[in-house]
Amino acid sequence: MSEKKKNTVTSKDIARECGVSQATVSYVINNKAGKRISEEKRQEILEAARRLNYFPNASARSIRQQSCTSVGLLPGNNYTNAGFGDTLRGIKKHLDSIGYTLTLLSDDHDPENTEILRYYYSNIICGVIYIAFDNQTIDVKTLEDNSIPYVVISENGVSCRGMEEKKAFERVIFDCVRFCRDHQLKTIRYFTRAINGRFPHNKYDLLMKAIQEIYPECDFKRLTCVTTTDGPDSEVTEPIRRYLESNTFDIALTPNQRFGLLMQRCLLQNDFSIPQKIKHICLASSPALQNAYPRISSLYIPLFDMGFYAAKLLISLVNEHPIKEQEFECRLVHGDTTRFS
Amino acid sequence: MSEKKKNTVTSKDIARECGVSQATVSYVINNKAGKRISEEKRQEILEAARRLNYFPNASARSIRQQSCTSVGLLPGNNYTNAGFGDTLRGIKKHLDSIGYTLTLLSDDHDPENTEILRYYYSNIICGVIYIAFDNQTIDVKTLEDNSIPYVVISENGVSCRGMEEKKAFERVIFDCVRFCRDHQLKTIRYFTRAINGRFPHNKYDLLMKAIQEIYPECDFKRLTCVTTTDGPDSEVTEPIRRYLESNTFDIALTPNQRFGLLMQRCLLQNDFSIPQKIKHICLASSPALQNAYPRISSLYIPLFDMGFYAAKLLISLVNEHPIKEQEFECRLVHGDTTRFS
DNA sequence: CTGAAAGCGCTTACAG
DNA sequence: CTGAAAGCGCTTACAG
Repeated sequence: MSEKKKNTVTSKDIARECGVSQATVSYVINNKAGKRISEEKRQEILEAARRLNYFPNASARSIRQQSCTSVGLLPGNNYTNAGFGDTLRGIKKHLDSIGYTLTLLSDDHDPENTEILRYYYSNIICGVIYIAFDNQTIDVKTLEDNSIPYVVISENGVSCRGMEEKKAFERVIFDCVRFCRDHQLKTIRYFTRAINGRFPHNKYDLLMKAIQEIYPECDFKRLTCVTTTDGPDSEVTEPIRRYLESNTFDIALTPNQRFGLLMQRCLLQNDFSIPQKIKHICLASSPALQNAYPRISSLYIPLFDMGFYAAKLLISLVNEHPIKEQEFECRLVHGDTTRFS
Repeated sequence: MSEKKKNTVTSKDIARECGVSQATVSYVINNKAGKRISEEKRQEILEAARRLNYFPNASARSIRQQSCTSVGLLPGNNYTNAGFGDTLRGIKKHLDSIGYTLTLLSDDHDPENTEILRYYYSNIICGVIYIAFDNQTIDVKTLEDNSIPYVVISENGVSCRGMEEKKAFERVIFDCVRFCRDHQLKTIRYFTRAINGRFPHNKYDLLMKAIQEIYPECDFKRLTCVTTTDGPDSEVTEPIRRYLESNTFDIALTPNQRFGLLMQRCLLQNDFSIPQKIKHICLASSPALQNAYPRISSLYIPLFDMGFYAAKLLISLVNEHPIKEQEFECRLVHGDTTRFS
């Protein structure tokens, strides 16, 4: 199963090589203060370590220190449509700076979170970072029952247990509705999907809230495509197409990259003109939306910063030295699909 | 820095609870053969382990067994445009099945591979999986010098040290050129970029090879956009636009998602018609290309299978029980941009 | 059939 | 100023 690694050099080897004890090697390698080892020995030890490629065995250190220096990451299914890379870079940047490691967990359906429990209690990870864009629901009950530290990154910002829900996304949704109001876009259609009869996110609720507060006189409707997991595009495009045959409206709102692109397909097939007669904002963040033609108006989300802070927050929870909360701001980025002339 | 974990239950606790020795607990937990422990005791131990949430400490086990059960992953910058999620799922599927863990490494510029060396010699990882789509160059010299097992996943398939270069991508490029030939697409333009004067991939070479072999009479040219890292879209679109003003041709080829989408923008702005007068194949795999309108003809790459096999191959290298080579097939997927009527 | 003991590589309190 | 020794949690060869 798991084989021996060849030529492992240990602190004992360095100690023998330099004629000192293992303790001294440990002190030097870890730059332990207050040990006053002769500068000459110190250099000799560092030199030997470099020459022999000595790195302290992480498991041995972890076992001895009763510590755990890896963080679990649950990426959701956000690889493609949410600047996943930026988020990851933010997370890694902080973890690297404190010598922590990032362990990838599975997103496969696992309602009991058995994988997380196993990783946590085996001391492989000390906590979990969830990426939950597209207002994916995540089930943190098991984590809370087991007091496993976790943080959640979403469009709303970064939050953890006991923290007030963040609202960056809610604010930008308000901006979108305000945009509609200010430009007399009166009939608004939100296209979303129900998968196995359930709605996979709550963007609709936020929209409703924003509309009731600042644009109650508009004509707003949600249109639902009934989809199956990994179903074909036509599950989405057919209902939209049929709706467009006998209806028109001022602006379409879509919840994610896939919907945004497919909606554009239907709109353009129906009536190709720029500026589009029917406007469109995709309530998601993704480079593809900005690269498409016409450029699809969508959102900017500060993913790198959110990743960085999420890592920091999680470690602070693990160490029980809480850091202060941080707010993030999303932004409506106008492409071609909200242009008027 | 790293805090104690509370309430850690160890095999000693289980042993005390059940009135047996640690050895017996270990035998039962690991289902050690040939130990003939009374069924009653075995059940009692398993029950206690479950009740107390006992999981063997992974570090202790690793140190004792001189083993390392995590694999490093270098994702390249393939989060957005290459079905990264599928590849990852394939990798995880195999690793999960053998109890290995996946550790995420950084893609930040690190020419000496110091991070990999440190992770490897600290016994955090036993090998490395590279994801190198878009024919990204990777530098494996340090790994080879240090005999660190690694495998590389690219459009061509999965390969490792000493393995003949795979050619799945080369074959599909031939298919593309054959398509051009069979449909009398005579003037072919390949649009790519040079970043800081260097070409980031070798798709051009493969194209040249295919053209020389099966379609030498065509009129083929590479057009280069000079770009900077993270430069604006106009670095790409402006040269293309200018070229389109005074030139026409039969088919455009583009190397990746971003180029594919930006090329479409230029083509459509120039002359919106379906079928397009100028055809287009994007030599990449990405859901966004298939969701865009018009659907962009592009490639299918069996990413899940490739990830799965890559994990299997890497572990086989680590354990020095090589498994046999496996070929993969890519496929040209026709969207709207290669339609004729 | 089961347990006492050694030992993996490391760090650290303690002795000198 | 430096080293011998204990001990982290586990597995396994060996003794009974």
